[in-house]
Amino acid sequence: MTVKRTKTILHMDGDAFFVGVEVAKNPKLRGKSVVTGEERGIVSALSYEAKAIGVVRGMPIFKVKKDFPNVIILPGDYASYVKYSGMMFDIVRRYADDVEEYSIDECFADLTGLERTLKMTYKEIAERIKKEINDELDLSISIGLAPTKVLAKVASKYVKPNGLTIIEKDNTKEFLVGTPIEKIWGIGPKTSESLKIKGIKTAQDFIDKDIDWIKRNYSKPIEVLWRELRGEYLMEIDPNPKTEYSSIQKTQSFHPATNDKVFLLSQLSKNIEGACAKARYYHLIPKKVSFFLKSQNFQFSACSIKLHTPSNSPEIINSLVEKKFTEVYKRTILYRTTGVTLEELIPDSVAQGDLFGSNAVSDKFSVIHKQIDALEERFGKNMVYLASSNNARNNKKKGTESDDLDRDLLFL
DNA sequence: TCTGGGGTCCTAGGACCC
DNA sequence: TCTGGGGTCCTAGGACCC
Repeated sequence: MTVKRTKTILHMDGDAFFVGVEVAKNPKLRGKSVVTGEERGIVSALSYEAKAIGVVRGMPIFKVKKDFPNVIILPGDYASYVKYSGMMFDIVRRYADDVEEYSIDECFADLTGLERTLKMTYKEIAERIKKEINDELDLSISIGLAPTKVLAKVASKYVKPNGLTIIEKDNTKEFLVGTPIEKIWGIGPKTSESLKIKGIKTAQDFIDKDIDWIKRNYSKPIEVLWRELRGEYLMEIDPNPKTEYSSIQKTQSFHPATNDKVFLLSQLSKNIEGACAKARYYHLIPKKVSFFLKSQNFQFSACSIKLHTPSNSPEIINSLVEKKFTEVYKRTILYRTTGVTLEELIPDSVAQGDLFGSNAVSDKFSVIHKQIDALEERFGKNMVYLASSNNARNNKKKGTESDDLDRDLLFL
């Protein structure tokens, strides 16, 4: 049995990242109550000043305007966020080789051993990273150092904003007694409810249970969390950048909820168009498609379809979805959201390869879409769309639609 | 928080095989 | 013949994340 040396894992987390970038772009905003998300109609990110006066994530923009007239409301600028994100991670890479970009404003890095090669303590390395991001990018971040990823996440959240927290193997208790179990990365609402019923309220309560009890009551991922919280390094840093999607999804909610079949189908059609456009942009073709309806009460009903011949033409997918629609639709239910997911994506070069084996993979539509995509590249998006989506497009609220590919915004 | 959009991963259970 | 044990593969759906 090999004894693994204790690791030092860094977790870096942007402070109110989207707003932070807006302030970096325009320093006049510093110290003010600022939110982003105007284009979406709900607050995506908010400055600490906005938070202090009572604005919360997800709050409708109209409510912000009404109740907090002094708050500055900005549309999201995803391109800038991506740019700053990359520059932030590059600064971390000045010190660490193994950096995992976990999300737009978060990364993990393995600092193990750098103490010696850089002749600095781990704390000094973290301080340097913080200072350089501060000085060069005008951004504030929080850092956690710990022997595992899960503990590093606890640490980076422990002091925020602009925090630096170090958790060591023998002082975890200090940090875990005060951490509610639902705050642990990987423990969601379902698991935390189940744990609470069993009397477990804090992360410390959780790791005080013995392993057999955990195994008896929970699944593998929960066991991994238990071990990581006890300082056992299991979740590895994965420095490989995500190259490809394994699924592409488009969903859209609407108000009021409805059981109008034609409307729902047109919503689906619009989502299919969007998802297919994204797939074509990344040269991917799905072998499977699933779609769902979400009811007013947030009940899902879904259906998935295996594509005999993979295709990213919306016409093809549309007609398949239409055929299956009645399997998920009930006249008596009012729906609030429709969505479609393209799954089992393969590069279109591979799909083209299949062409020679069996019957035609590329349908007559794929040629047309190539040309439309090229046109839209020159003259702008949403120039051309399917008649079947028309209903959905005319019904959309004015001016809410922005660049499709740039709209994968998160809450931060 | 009467709740937005886009992802990933795991698991239970059925189908099928020997 | 009336029934054992074990394996793989696939799928739907749950749970979680930012």
